[in-house]
Amino acid sequence: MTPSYHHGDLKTVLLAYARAQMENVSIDGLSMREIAKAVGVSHTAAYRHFTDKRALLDAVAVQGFEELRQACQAAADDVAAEDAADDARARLKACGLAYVRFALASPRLLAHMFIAVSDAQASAALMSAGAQLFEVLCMRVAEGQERGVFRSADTRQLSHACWALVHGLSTLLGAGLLKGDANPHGEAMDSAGQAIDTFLDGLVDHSARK
Amino acid sequence: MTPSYHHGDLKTVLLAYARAQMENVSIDGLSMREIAKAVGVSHTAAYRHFTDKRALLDAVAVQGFEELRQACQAAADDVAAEDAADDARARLKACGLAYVRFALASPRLLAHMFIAVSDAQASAALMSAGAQLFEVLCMRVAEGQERGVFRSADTRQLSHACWALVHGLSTLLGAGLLKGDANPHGEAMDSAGQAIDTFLDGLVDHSARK
DNA sequence: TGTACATCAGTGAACGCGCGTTCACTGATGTAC
DNA sequence: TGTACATCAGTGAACGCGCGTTCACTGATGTAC
Repeated sequence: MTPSYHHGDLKTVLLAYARAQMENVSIDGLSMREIAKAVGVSHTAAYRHFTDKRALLDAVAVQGFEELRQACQAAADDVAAEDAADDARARLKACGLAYVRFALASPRLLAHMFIAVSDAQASAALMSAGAQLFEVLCMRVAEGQERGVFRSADTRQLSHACWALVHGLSTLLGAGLLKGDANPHGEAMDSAGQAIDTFLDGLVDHSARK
Repeated sequence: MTPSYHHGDLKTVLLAYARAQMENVSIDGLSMREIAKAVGVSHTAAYRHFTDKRALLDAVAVQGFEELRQACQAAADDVAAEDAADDARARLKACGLAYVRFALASPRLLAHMFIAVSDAQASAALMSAGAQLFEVLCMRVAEGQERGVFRSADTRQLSHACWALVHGLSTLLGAGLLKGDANPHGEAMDSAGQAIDTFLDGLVDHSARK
């Protein structure tokens, strides 16, 4: 792609820069003019691809949700699917850890995603991207229930609890708020793993225990 | 306090308006000029009480942390302190529910508080306010461990997990993301209660179980 | 109690700035014949 | 293959705006004697 009047890939490049800048600096202070300038294009060119600033920021959020969903899905799929009873548990845990990993890598993007999706007038695409993420978690919980590993309460209710734990861990770890104790640095994932295990101990079907 | 040249209580009023406006509208789009205007004062008067915009926003956050801490403390204290074994559990749960209640009443304030405190150059007052909130949770967990109700893992580590769950519930419920399923409206607190119970089932000392 | 004066808490004009968005435009690209 | 033309993806000047902050100021308050 030779440098030319027509950029050819501007939309992708704008999104990539917006995401990077949001992560490296801050969500506020990210302006259409700055993005365009950094990308080497006139400050109105972006309007050829996004109706307004909100559309661009929403697109970044949608992309984030999609990426996070894939990471969670892939992490769960990577856990060998033998018939061992604890398999479903391991898959759910892997899923949660992937979520936390994403948050540690991109804390501000995660924050932006949830601010965007919780806006009263969020776009359908955004809502759907968020819902699909939740579905991945939900399916893992359902799987565990089917195999009799998890208690048989309402699946979505249990999934909400899982999501909350993992999202809370992600937010707090991503914000650096769980440091300084037994967790000086780099041990964030370990800490998250322990928290998830504690929670999963509560999720198991106690009636089925020996 | 008669209306006069000297307002007498301007600092308090500025903070109150900033908090209300943040909650009702949004954190961005909250300007020093707007706050001053709404309070009926020249747009530079606020600088008599806050060195800059950041100082004002930080003060709002500190106030929020303080209020949340008191709510959690009070909720735990309200649970009768008999010697029943499950008392510590009930107190921790009450504490968590108070946190969620605060989040449902003031979701944007909560979001602002955590954005502010996780800033790399957050003020000492802010960091301390956040830390004190965590201590309230921590003490409940420690209490449960002393009484042999909770497992005896590292107290702060377990407290982190509690905080994460409750904070995640608060964020997701506050953002309205857990609606539309078995949770049409108004049942947010019930949902949070169930999630906390599930988690607490994992927190109990299984070795001590009969 | 009365007066002089320091301090405090406001005012309002002015600064410079970057922002989102519009508009008429122009150069590049692709397509129909 | 060559040409005419529609469409597409950029440009850059211009718009109006609200922002945070500064400054020299003034009116109100409190205190010492």
